[in-house]
Amino acid sequence: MRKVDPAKHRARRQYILHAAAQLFAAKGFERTTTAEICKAAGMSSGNLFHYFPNKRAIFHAIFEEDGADSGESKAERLARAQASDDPWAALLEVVELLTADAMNPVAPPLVMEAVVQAHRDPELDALLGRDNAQEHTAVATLLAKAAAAGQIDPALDPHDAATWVLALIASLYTSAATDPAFRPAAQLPVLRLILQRFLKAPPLDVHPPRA
Amino acid sequence: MRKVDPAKHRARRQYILHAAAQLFAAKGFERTTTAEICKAAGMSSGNLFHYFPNKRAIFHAIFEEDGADSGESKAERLARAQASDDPWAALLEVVELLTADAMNPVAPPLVMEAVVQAHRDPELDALLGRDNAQEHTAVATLLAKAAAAGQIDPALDPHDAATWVLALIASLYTSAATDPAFRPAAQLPVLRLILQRFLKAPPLDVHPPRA
DNA sequence: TAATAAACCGAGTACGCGGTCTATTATTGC
DNA sequence: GCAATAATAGACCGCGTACTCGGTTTATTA
Repeated sequence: MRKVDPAKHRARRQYILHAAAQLFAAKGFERTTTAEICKAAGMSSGNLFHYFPNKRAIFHAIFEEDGADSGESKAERLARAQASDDPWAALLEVVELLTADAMNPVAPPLVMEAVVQAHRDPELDALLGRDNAQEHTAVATLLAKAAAAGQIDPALDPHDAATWVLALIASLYTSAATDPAFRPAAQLPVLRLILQRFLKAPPLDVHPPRA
Repeated sequence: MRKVDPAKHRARRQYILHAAAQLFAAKGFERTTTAEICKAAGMSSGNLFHYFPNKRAIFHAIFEEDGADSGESKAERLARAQASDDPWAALLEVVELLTADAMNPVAPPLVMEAVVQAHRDPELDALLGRDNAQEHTAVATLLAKAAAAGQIDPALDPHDAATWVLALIASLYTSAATDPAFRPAAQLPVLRLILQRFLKAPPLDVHPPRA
């Protein structure tokens, strides 16, 4: 008899996913052929489909891993942040957590492709939707707590504000994917500035002096 | 002899583009077949390719029209805004101009698809890049003028700030395309609020009172 | 009204693609 | 070392697709 070594199996899958992710990021899902994935992974088509049932499953698998290895998972970190007693500081940590991937050059185009694909792929849509809902509730509860603690403008609707906080974070990815001159790392301080001014704005007169 | 009537020809092209745009928005470029476009436009494939050399040209043509009819073109309105002597008001008008399309349900997914396609389509990339550069310079010059007029925070770099203003506007499209609960029209005031607080922030202490 | 070309049709085609099948080799347990 | 099975290979296939081509109809104009 021979038994499958799960570690070896997973490692091989990861290797394929790594190769496929580059291609999907560069060329998109439909225009990346399974033959190209085979070549990039250095294997035959027979072997590729030994590890994944079909092309779409390869794409899904890229987004299924939550960083289960390498310490805390994203979900865990989000949950822990929500329990913090300094909501504003926790919010900044969440922002850092969610913006970290933007520095990886393949992530922005890959994320955009996923969003577009999710339109006609209910399974992927559910997958991304779950992630997004998690992030949204985390940010929204933090905003509510921060408002209660007097750390941010209490007039803001936590739900809407959370939507825009996440939208701003998403802009980091879309801008990076769209504009080659856009350097996410360099723009992070601007993002934080916008968030601070948006959320912490005191209830002052909004009209500055005219010239 | 028979001569081609340019008006008829253009109208027929527009009709095809309208039908194709719906499909491209709903299913994306690659997953929309020319046969589907034919059916939606009520014509044969032979006739479809009488009006467009290939499928990609159809997609391009959707974004090539600047609203040349129906009054002022977008480029003209942008240019006129830049010359305004009330930069802040002009900026708000530009925001309105650039956000108007977001209310059209097909525009957000279509724009996203175009951005993704532009990655591997240099021609489309150049087309969208031109548009974006126009918008960017318009916003950047307005920001510079507004700063000089004391209407906004003069410490902001006009280039970076313009990038983020456009990113926020783009968020309206991406959010609308991603989140079915997101209603662009309802979120426009929030967008304006963020812009106002971001740009007009007075040089005050950023830390509100702690609880 | 005849000539001419645009507008239109739809069967046909070539080809690239995702996925399968059979065969061979490596690796494990007994 | 002998099953038994995982891992790998690569030729193969059927389908869907963008696009073509020969032909017919419709409109314009001289």
